[in-house]
Amino acid sequence: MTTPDPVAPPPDTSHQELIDALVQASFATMAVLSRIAAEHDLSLTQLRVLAILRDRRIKMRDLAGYLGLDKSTISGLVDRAEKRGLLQRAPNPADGRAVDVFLTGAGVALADVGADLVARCLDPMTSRLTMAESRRLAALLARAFEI
Amino acid sequence: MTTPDPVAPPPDTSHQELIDALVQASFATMAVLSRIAAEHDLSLTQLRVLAILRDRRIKMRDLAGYLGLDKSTISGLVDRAEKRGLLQRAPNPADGRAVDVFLTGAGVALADVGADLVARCLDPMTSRLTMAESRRLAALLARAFEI
DNA sequence: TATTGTTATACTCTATAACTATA
DNA sequence: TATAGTTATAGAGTATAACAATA
Repeated sequence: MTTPDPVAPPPDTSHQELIDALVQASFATMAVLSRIAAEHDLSLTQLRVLAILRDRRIKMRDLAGYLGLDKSTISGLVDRAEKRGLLQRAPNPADGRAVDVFLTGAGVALADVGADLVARCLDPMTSRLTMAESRRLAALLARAFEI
Repeated sequence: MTTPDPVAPPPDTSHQELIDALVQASFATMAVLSRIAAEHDLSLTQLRVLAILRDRRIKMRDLAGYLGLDKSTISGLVDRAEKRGLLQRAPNPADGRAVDVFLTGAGVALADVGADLVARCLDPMTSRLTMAESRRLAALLARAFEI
């Protein structure tokens, strides 16, 4: 098998060190977020919903877009969160087919607690860096991920 | 409400920019990994199992430890992967209670494909950086997360 | 016709509790 | 007694397909 692969070239392995670090750091970050969510009887997805709706009123369809999930999944997520009193549905005034979702007071309060906890629980990681390093890391991540 | 909170001090907000970047980059990375897994009819957890077992034969209990999941969850995960022919169980020679798990040939092959795909699919992010920046980002992540 | 959302269905993921077998 | 693993159970997350209402 000395002929080159005609379909796809071999992957560039020069960034392998970064890829491993990104994957490991991401899993560690997700573990922190999942633990915070679980401590408040939320799934990671529900915590994301709170974060997304924290300062927005959006359509179900757009919530599905932000989360990258099917609309039927959103119906279930919103059902459960609504039953818990964290958010509400309301008809979209401009489109008779669409349904808006937005946080209740309790939802906003929980979203605030969550954001605060995320900052606290990631502090062991962030505080290992100087402020200059912290800014540099944030800038590199922003450039790599175009955020 | 001018009295300070007696329970916990307010979180240090100086690293907020980094926290936001970390969370967003982590979700983006997880989305890539989830898509790769889904394209091969794997869950993200199953893809992690393949990566963990790629060069190891370990006990069920240790697999639970790596994944941070309950042992009963591992039983189900291993059941399904075993049924698909990706891994095997075998008695642990040193402990009559323990069960080892290890990849089959098909499991190793799929783990290799997965690792290759992860590198390819994160290439849009990594290739936005110079090699010097890539090394610097990897080093900063490694230091923050102690990996 | 296309889009938005819901519902029914099926499967996976996950934890808790109860159990067996071994240390 | 403590540990390793399985099973039963229950609930959440997820997608697909079929459907109703609106654009």
